Amino acid sequence: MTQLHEIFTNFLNGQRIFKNRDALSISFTPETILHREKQIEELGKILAPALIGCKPSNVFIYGRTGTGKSLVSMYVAKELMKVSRENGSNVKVIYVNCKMKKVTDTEYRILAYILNEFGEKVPFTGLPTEELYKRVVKKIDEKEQVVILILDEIDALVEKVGDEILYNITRLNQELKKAKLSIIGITNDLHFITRLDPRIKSSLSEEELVFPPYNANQLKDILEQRAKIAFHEGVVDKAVIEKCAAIAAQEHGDARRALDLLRVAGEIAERRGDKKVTVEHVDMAHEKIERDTFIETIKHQPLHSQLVFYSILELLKTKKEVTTGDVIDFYLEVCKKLSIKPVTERRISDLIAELSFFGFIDTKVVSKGRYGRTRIITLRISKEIEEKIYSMLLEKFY
DNA sequence: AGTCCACAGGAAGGGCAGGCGA
DNA sequence: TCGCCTGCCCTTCCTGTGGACT
Repeated sequence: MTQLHEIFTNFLNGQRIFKNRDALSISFTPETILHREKQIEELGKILAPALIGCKPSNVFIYGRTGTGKSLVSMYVAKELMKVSRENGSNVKVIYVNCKMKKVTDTEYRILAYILNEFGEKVPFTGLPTEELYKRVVKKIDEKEQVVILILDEIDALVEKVGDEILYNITRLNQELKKAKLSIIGITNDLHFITRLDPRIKSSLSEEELVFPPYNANQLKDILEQRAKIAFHEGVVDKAVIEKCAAIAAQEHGDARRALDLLRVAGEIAERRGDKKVTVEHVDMAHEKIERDTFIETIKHQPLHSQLVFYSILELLKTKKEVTTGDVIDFYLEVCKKLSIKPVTERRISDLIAELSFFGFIDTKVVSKGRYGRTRIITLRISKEIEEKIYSMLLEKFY
């Protein structure tokens, strides 16, 4: 009874922390977008011809995650539609995030999604893809209008289904009589465009926009702007914002990361019933986010990767560093005990490299002369994360 | 100077589950 | 429903290599 009472009182106290938590989520569009004035202006200039019924150039936007690409495109698109409605021109914007599993991750699904945006339902499967293209053309060409198709995370789509789809989509324009179609492609893979077929490349990237990472000061401004909406007054210290900005700036100026940090810090404060968000909460949030991503990553690794990592953890309990050979021996023992068919040494070598890539371990290739060449493996994660993962794996295997 | 260890890591391809599209 | 395709995990076979030892 008293326990529940405490939970509820803490919650009510917590209410004094967040005013509007959504302001810290990625889908939130603030009234003014900071430090992207140049990009907004450029994109605006590129898309403006749509207002007089001309086809704007296709645009290719790239920049790392959390640099405001989607936010700016959506913002400009919304404003464009608003003005178009005011002056009676016909502009329609369709936003497609190509990474949505089971929704927009194949050619067929994307076309079905676009048709759906036009209010036409098509079966999940069954129709020839060619038929969907025909229907899309028919739908767009129904009236005189300019359709702007935003393909977010376009690299994920091409990775999955090949670049043929982009060729097909850019080609649609030639079949339109009344309407016009422009494409905005967004990617955070900076080398994506160089890998494309030259004919697609030239038609898709008539214009290019680059979104540089935010620096610590810019992140600070963004956080301050959002914090004002998200938190009650006086709840968040300046130092808190600065810390979030500094951490995110170190990690490639990712604004999403910065906002996540601030949100989680606020949630921790809320849950503990504290009245203010402090720098300690940010530290805890940083730790929590890191821990969660590490644990999620290892959970989704294949069985043998987990076994290899378990072997490394077990060996490092008694040694400061281990070599590939040590890991292989221990791993084989574990497999024998659990009656699991082991993978080859070659495969283990790759698994170790993967674990290093994910940031679980550090590896260094060293030569021991007569005693061969090997990788020296040390742990990169904190003691706390190590314990969590260790007990998780232990529970799984025994 | 040459040898040789204990691997690193590239290339090619097998096999299987599950998804896709007609 | 069913054949085909894809992605993932893995194997096989292989060449490369830094430096202690002879």
